[in-house]
Amino acid sequence: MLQVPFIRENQDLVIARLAKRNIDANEMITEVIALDENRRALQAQLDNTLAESNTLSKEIGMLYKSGKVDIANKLKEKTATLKEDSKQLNEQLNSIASQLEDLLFKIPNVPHESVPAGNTDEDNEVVFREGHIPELSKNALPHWELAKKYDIIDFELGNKITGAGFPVYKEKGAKLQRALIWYFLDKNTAAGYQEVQVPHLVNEASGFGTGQLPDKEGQMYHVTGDNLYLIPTAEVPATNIFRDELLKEKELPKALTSYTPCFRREAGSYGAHVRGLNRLHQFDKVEILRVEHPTRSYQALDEMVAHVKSILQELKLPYRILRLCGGDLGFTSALTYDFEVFSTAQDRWLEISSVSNFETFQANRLKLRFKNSNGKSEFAHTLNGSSLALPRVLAGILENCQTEKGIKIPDVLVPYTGFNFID
RNA sequence: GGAGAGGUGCCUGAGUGGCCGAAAGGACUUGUUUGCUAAACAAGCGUACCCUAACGGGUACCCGGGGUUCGAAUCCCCGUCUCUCCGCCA
Repeated sequence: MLQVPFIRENQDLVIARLAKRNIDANEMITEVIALDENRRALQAQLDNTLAESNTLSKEIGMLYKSGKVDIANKLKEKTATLKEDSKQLNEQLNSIASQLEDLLFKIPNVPHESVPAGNTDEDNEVVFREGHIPELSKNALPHWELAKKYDIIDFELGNKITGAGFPVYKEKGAKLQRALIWYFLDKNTAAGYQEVQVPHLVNEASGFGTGQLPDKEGQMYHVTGDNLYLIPTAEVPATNIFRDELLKEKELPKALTSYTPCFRREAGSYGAHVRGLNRLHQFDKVEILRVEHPTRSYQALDEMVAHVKSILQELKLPYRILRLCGGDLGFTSALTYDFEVFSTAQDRWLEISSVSNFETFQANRLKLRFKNSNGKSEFAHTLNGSSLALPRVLAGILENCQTEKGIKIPDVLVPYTGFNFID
């Protein structure tokens, strides 16, 4: 959620930047400002009315004590009018405030100046590319065939137990996945991220805090019996650790890492692009997350990007980094870098990480603040990224590391798997 | 699932209708002092919104929402969350 004072003072900039998302925000911004002015006027009126009523009440109390009941009773008549007035003002104020809020919920974050304008993923900007794309033999298989060949992931079994998009990992498939999680967590911990285990179900307030609610409940599984939501990413519970916090400046930055399963309904297409591990309803992910001082958050974003790079370098997977264009940018993000690994057998890039700076957009919803050196409270910046999403890394390893003899496990993982080959 | 208790500021915790934005202690900040660590003493110390150039002032907030009352942290109703005991269970 954008901050109203910021909108007020940077009207043109907000509109120009939102245009990068192909949004004409002119009307909305004008309305925000009008509603806000209205709100403030009503607030002032209400405050004055209440102030008067408070003064009278005190007088009445004194009069009763000194036995001057007649005068007190007369004053009471006045308070009745004030009460009626304040009730009306309050209703108006609430109505305006909720209109303003509803409108603010609909406005996405203001893109960073470096965000390219654009509509679709074709307009994303490739900013970095590294790693060797192997030349595979004619017999090379896509990962779902390999999974079957080596019997390490069983999609049909998942269909039986739950439904499409819930695979069963078996034997070396399960072990490789566990190895990856362990390796990622070690790597993140070594880089200063504190490991946390968080709930996999969250309440409404948490879903709201990170921006999934109220508008995007469709992407989450809803446990209606208890009104809880299965998390679509660790970002939700982990960021909400800081909801309603007023930190000290020196407590910043906070850096966390968390492994969780992620649940996404993503009702949508079926077919080649979502085959195998490409898109699942349940998958594992290790997340990194930071709460930063506003002056440092873009440096932090760079550090997070560098960190994810180092993981992919160690895994020796071919990957590229994209700066997302306005049209592809998530609702809550100001700047996002996507990491994609090349899926050789499918001949396409698969997103495996998304690293974003949300600036104060989430913090405003979360009421996540810190006290600055002037003693004023200020919203902190939140950032997060995947390090990494497991299934597509797995797909990348299976496809890129396939040989005649089997799948060669990246060296860095061997201490974790205990085996070199899946065969 | 059954029964009960309770949600007060960063924390502990007092407060049962006006003198309460809220005692006291701790934590924290600043200052004084003692050779350091530390202790003692003194002062300060909630959040949000509104008005003001500023000094300052106003309003709201004691889990949330409604009600009673001239006046509510305090009384009433609904919701919600937490805790304890019993049952069940990893």
